Amino acid sequence: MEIERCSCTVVHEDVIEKVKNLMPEEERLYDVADLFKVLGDSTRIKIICALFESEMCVCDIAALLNMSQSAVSHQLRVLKAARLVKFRKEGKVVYYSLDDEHVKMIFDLGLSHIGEE
Amino acid sequence: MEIERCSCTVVHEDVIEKVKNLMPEEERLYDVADLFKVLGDSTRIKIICALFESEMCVCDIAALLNMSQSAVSHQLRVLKAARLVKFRKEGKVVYYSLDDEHVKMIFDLGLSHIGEE
DNA sequence: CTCTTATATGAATATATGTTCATATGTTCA
DNA sequence: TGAACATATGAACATATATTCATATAAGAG
Repeated sequence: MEIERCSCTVVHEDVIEKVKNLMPEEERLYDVADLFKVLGDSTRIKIICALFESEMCVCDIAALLNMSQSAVSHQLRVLKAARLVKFRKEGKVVYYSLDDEHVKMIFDLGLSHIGEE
Repeated sequence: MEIERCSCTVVHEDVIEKVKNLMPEEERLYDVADLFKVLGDSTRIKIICALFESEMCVCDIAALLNMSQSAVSHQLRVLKAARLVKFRKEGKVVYYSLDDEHVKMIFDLGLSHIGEE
């Protein structure tokens, strides 16, 4: 499905050309958006935020957030797919922890942004 | 609607209590998630990424992204609500630019995360 | 082996959200 | 004033997604 071009006449062709050349590859932009999409859910943000402090098993997270085990497990799957968390098994229990150095910084910058009232 | 607590017995009460005390207020977590939700859309990421390079009018952005003026305008509204972009009017034309120092850093950290293959 | 328990997962459902379409608003220019 | 145009916006629609429910998997205990 091809979308036709905006019909405006004030298009600044030079600016568009310049910006087009400077922007990252489209695929990378999709990947970045997907990363933020993962961070853009309150349940997942809570999980990440909890894991800043300590590794936790699924049950602990469910209890902490007052959510069902299933819901937590589904979200951990998403976080795992985004390579944001890792896990280790100890018998039946699975302990999750953060798998990234950037997330804490990203989170803190996010807090900074909303903090400046 | 109250969700009942996870029935697991291996809950590490001490860990949960500790983490609960260390976590930011719930409202702030919702706000952070909302911020990342705004960043978690490829159209909006593209707009932000374009504005890193230059201020642009709505028509320019629409032409650059090959999207309808309406769709771009709707997304600019979301970005504006999140205080990520600002605008200045010059006659009929509205020029948008970034309204935050953190976004560039957040974006770059996001790129770093997906970059480490 | 069988029961219990911790976790994972598939399907269904309800809700959120991005784009389109039609139209409104506001500005310039004749 | 009226036409042309850049932008904004509301409603509708289609799609994405988070949670629930039921159930599967896997590991330890008896």
